[in-house]
Amino acid sequence: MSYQEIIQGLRHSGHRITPQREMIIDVLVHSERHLSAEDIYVELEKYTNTIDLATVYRTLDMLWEAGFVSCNEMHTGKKLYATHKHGPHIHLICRHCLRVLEVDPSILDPLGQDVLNRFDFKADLQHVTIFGICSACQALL
Amino acid sequence: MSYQEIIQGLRHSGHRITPQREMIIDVLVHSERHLSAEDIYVELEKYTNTIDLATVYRTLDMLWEAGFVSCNEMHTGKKLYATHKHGPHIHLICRHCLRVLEVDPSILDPLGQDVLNRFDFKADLQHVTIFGICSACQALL
DNA sequence: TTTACTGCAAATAATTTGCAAAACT
DNA sequence: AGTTTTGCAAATTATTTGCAGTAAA
Repeated sequence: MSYQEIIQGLRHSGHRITPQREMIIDVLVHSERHLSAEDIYVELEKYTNTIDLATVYRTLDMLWEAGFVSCNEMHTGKKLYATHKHGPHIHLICRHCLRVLEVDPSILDPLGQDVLNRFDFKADLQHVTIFGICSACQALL
Repeated sequence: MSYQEIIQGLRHSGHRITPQREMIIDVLVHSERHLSAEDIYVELEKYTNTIDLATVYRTLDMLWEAGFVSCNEMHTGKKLYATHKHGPHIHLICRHCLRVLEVDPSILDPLGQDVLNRFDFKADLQHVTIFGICSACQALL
């Protein structure tokens, strides 16, 4: 989903477009990584001082609820957000070393279909998080 | 996984068995629901005053890392823990109304095999969380 | 008897909230 | 004009940590 598509989508769903929201979406769309509210705030501070951390939180929450970004909680106590633009993937997180492996999510397609058929539930399968033990840590244990 | 199996497993992996740990495991094993650290603390307070919230946190973290319980973050800002005893399932969480639907996880079996083959990653598929939009909220939006 | 675990209290870290002012539509 | 959204500051909530004492193995 591109910057323009998100802006259009927000307009369409009756949300207002503010400079703050534009900046936050811009940072998200151009990031290679998943970002926390703090990450985005720090990034924007470099260029402007006209944004507040609370606004970043409120905007991210709104974007997530409206389906424009995904949110992952990686057992670090903070939420990480990303747009869907840089390709969907599964996060495999090792519960021992906490390292994250990113994996192609096509294997989840049947699951998406299944819950749609059975429960009429539209799953976001862009960024799913799954815990487990990685290869290296299995050797240690 | 039963109470006894967890206790044995902990012994086997060199962890000490303390009354506090026994009580926490007992509460987890006998619960129908997923519990937060606070939930467990409150439950134990009814019967004893010899347990500290910090101990509950430390024990849950240890149990999770060692693979005896699963941990889910349901976008509520708190972590919820459960043993595997009352049957594995997928949490489908509606990002609009935040209601949780529990679904049979057998559809994830191929995924577990796949990541094991390709990355030697042992996934915990007992309690996976997936966000999306539920049937009722789709109608509203 | 060694080392892990606990309680206590204080600290931290992430996120939320109330409210008046500002700014979208 | 009317309603959202923002900034600010303070509050809240969940979780973590240091340390000295206690108790498993």
